[in-house]
Amino acid sequence: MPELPEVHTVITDLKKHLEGSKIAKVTFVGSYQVYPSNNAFQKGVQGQKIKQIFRLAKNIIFKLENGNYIQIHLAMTGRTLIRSPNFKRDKHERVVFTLELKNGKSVELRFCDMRMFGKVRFINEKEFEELQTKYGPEPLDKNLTVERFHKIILSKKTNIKNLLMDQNKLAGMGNAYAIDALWIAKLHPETSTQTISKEQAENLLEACREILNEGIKNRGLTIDSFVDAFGNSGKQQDYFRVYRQENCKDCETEIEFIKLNGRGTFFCPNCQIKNNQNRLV
DNA sequence: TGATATGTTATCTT
DNA sequence: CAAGATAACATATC
Repeated sequence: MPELPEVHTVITDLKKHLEGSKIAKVTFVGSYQVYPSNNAFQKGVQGQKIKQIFRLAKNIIFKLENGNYIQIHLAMTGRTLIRSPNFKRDKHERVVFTLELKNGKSVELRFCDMRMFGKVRFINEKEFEELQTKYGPEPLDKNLTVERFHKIILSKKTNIKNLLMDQNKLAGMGNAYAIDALWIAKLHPETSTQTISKEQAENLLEACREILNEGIKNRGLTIDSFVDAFGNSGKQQDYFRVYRQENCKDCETEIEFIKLNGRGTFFCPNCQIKNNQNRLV
């Protein structure tokens, strides 16, 4: 379930080790298909240098020498592993990049994906620009003001948790971090966006920043599938306030679990109340 | 055995 | 028609 901190963590590793390397060869495992076609992908990327590696929302982007891009989305179970070519084969390998490092050594970048919801795509400048326009600003963007964040919240009639996870409105947050941000901001996940005040928006933006930065510091959340580029687990699962917790860290009230927009949602019924509800305790 | 997990997108509904 | 809600996707794990 890679969200912004997990993708950030992987990219830190990829950037450090693979920037400036040359893609010698790409192979596809089994009948795995990439965009626009396996053939075009190989033609477009083989022989190219990876000029830059960066993150766009939850996408990993490689900028190539020829001005085109590789877009990798991990979706839920995607992994990008840096391995020595003779390292034992990884489970669920879908695409294998053989890379020539600047020091002449050869390594593999293995895109693995158990459930195959992830994506590997070869896109041109125009497609990259189109991709960029799909995403809202990120909570960590220092240029995102409270005023703009409040406007974004009001721009969709839904519950606040759903809004936090809407990549078109706000990029980077997924289920787990949205759940914890709402606990920090003391907002019930079902709170209508239309009732959020400017002050609440300010608290929520601060909460989003706090939990995302914490996730980055802890190198991501590992429940079952996310690992960094070397196969190591993250530690953020040990620090969540309500996500997958039993009791509230503040008041010890039993955490409630509901399905909201089809996603598992945890919250403290005592600390997190809707704007039109009165506190019971 | 079947319910569960989640990001994105296609499809359905209001 | 548009906005918002929901189903579908694939599969290991409990």
